[in-house]
Amino acid sequence: MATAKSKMISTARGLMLIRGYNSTSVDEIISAAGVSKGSFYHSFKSKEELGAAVAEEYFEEGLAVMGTGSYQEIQDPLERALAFVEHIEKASPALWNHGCMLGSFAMDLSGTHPAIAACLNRLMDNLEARMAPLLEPIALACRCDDAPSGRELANHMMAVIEGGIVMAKAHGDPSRIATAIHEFRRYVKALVT
Amino acid sequence: MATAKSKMISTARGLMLIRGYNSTSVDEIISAAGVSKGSFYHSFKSKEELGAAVAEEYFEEGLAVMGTGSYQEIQDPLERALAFVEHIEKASPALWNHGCMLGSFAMDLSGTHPAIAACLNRLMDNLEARMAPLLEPIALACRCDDAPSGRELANHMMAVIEGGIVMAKAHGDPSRIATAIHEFRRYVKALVT
DNA sequence: TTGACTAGACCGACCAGTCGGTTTATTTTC
DNA sequence: GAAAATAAACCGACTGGTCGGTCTAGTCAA
Repeated sequence: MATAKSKMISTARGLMLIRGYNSTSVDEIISAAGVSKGSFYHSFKSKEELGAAVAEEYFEEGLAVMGTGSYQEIQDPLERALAFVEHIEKASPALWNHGCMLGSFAMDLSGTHPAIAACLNRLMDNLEARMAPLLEPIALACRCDDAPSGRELANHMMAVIEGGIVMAKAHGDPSRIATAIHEFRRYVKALVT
Repeated sequence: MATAKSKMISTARGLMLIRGYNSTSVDEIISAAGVSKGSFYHSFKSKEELGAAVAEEYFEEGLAVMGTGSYQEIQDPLERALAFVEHIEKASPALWNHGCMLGSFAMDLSGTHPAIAACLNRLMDNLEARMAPLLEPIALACRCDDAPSGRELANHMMAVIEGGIVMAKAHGDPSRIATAIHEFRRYVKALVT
């Protein structure tokens, strides 16, 4: 179903991922999507409402990629957890070559666009909650005192990814994202040995 | 020496740290600094040139804070390295309560403002090179194979901080920065035990 | 015929940057 | 050492253009 609304959302997603929210104008979006301004403001009450919809769609697609990896077939929970992190490291260039929409929106809009800020908060929490059980076996295998929880590991992994994206942009070198995740992998390996 | 130029730079630094580069207008800056538009474009050939100057000043101030901590008095290199990370964790709310200018600029401008992008690349490399020898003792004390270098630890610590800032903005909770650094501290402690 | 949807001209706020001109400080000349 | 000349700093109205959003006029399916 390529309705005008869904077309605007996916077009905006593509443009905003590369140029960011503020630098992507409504005119640009409707022109690329081949619809009119009236159509836009019939479907969305504001650019911000479109932004929230874009974040949602981006999140759903991210979930799909996260859930499709050979790591899932591994029986041993600890091995599966480690393979998951490796899977994300390998997939990172494709996933975040142009940055992460959620992180980019958070940096640019959390202080000025409350509706999008609330949306991001919810999506990030959701993602963290989904990753936590996957990483939990690492936390359980850690024998040191002051061991992190699965939830904390999930939260930190997300922080490392977002940080890797920032470093990638600062250096103009996308491989920095995989470097950051690789270092996270060193961390969890150190925890379980 | 409170020349008009230095006044504009520090005023812009304060405004841009909170609202970001793109959302801080030249009119806003000159109005807050109490100077005229003509004066602005006499001192800077463009807003971008001011942006680069702001990044430089922010970097210098960051260096100063990084270099003033009781960790420096510790004799044992490994203990000093660990105390340094703890020092940064403790100082993180004050340092990055409103975000990190370098990270914010990197996210927003690296693709569109080449002069600022080059400036960020240089400043980030500089910071990494200064932190690396401080963290080197941790790398040396690590007995596991595939041990990180001091430089890699420095790079990762910066990534973790920037990632913590993104998470803090996404959740509207500044304490997430300290949480991220705390997790990095768990990592280096795991490396040296 | 009614209501969802589309079209695109139009609006006012805003923005980076320009330009002609004034004021202030420094140097040169007699 | 005063006047003249030069240079640098500073001023703010103005310009051309962009942006998010509105409004009126239609189209089309039920």
